[in-house]
Amino acid sequence: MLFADQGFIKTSMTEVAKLAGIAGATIFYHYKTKEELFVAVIESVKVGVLEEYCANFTNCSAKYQSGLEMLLAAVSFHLHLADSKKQWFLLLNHHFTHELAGVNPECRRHLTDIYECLVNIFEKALTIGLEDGTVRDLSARKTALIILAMVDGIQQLENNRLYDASALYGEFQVLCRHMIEK
Amino acid sequence: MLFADQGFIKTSMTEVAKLAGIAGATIFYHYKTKEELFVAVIESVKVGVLEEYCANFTNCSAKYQSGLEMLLAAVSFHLHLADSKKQWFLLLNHHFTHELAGVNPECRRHLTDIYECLVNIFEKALTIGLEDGTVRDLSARKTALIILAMVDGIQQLENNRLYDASALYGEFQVLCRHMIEK
DNA sequence: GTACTAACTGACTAATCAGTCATTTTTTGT
DNA sequence: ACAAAAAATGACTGATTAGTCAGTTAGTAC
Repeated sequence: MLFADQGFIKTSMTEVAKLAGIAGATIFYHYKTKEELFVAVIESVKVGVLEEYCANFTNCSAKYQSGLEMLLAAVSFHLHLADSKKQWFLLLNHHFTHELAGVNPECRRHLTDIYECLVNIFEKALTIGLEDGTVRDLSARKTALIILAMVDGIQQLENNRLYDASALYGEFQVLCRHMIEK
Repeated sequence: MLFADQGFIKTSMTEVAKLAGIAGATIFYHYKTKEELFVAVIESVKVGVLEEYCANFTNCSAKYQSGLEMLLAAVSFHLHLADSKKQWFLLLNHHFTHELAGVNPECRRHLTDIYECLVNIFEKALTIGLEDGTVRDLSARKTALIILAMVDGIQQLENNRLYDASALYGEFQVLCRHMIEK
């Protein structure tokens, strides 16, 4: 999506329309304002992310040997998804997206839905790990948030193109393991 | 700075001029283009960041009991600085900044200077830690990059205003310690 | 075929903004 | 005091863009 590559402001509605193969004015028939279009795009990202995660992490406790392994799998999955769906996460990380979320409740809801989905998976894995004894004593919720932030950070580093973040995935997994393993 | 709060595109030169107490056209006497002004702002951030870090982390190996403690202090310092100089890091994390760095060598140099400064401090602390045996066996460079990305991630989480990241600082320190401690 | 609706469009408006320029004000050196 | 240089400015231009609107086309039901 253009919004992801160029940002909201730089992307003109005419440009979006052209890409969709319709006239510039037509887009305003489907979406009253530019902001409404943007929120719709965010919603589609939400649907995409939630689908991906639900498909891979619902009732899946059985799939993993331990909470620890489940957490590491979730981290790895997130990194992988962020690679294959760069645009989704580029869009989510744009400053504008969070700025809009501050004033547009619908946008804010989509964002929290996405983040909650991710945090909950990490948290669940940690909780399981606490029970099965593979994870050291820690606050599952807080640690889940920190891990989310960390993974986002790695992802950002990749987007910034100053360093080759994908070369760090392996080390990152190891560090994550040490971080939470009992 | 307005660029940090509103982003590059949303900020009009007239607006910047007004804030500086001068007429709209005057700014073009000092900076030929908007981009040139932006790069100058980035440079001032670089100077600020480098000053802060040099003041606190040059020839300081003696100050810390171990490489591990030095690394944790550096992490803590970065989080603290990102709090007190929010605008600097907001600006650095804007998508536009990195986009520009892709085509503007001067901008790119400022960014790499900043990142190298941070990575080098983490790397040095880790190297010391490897020598004094407080840090587990790992690649100092790669781990330094990962830690930088992690700290940036925490900072982003704070900027996003969905969660209270400052409540996580304590846990984060503990997790960092476990991550690298021997 | 006809009536009705939904989708679409080109031409337009009003506003914004980066950058120019001729001119004026301020500063500086002597 | 005065000339030259530096700094500042208001008025302007040309380009872009979100959003409007009156009218056209395409689809559907009967």
